[in-house]
Amino acid sequence: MTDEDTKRRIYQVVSMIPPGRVATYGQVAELAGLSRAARLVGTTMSRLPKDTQLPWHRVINSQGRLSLPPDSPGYARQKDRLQREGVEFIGERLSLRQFRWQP
DNA sequence: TTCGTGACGTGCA
DNA sequence: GTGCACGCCACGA
Repeated sequence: MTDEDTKRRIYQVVSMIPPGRVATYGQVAELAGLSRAARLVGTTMSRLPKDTQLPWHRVINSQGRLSLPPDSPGYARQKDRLQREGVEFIGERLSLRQFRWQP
């Protein structure tokens, strides 16, 4: 597969995550057929165009935390969007057991 | 072409 | 809970 296909697969998986649910980078990687390339998913998210319609905010790390610098504008945006969808934060964390997307 | 750099994950101290 | 080493993979210098 080409790199472009890889990106498209990642986009497609992310677009399937329903509102109020979250998926981990590793989970997205696995569903996209890149089981051990969680890092690649993160890198791809960081390169998304600012006007993308992808629900990138529903992708977090395996510890139930956001993987952006806590003082960055993106961090606040992601947390706010998730809370508006009903995701409950406990401090800077959320319960993966409760909100993790299970296809 | 090789090397360093990440929105990561897992295992272990 | 925290930190570290490795493994993964695309990308730019």
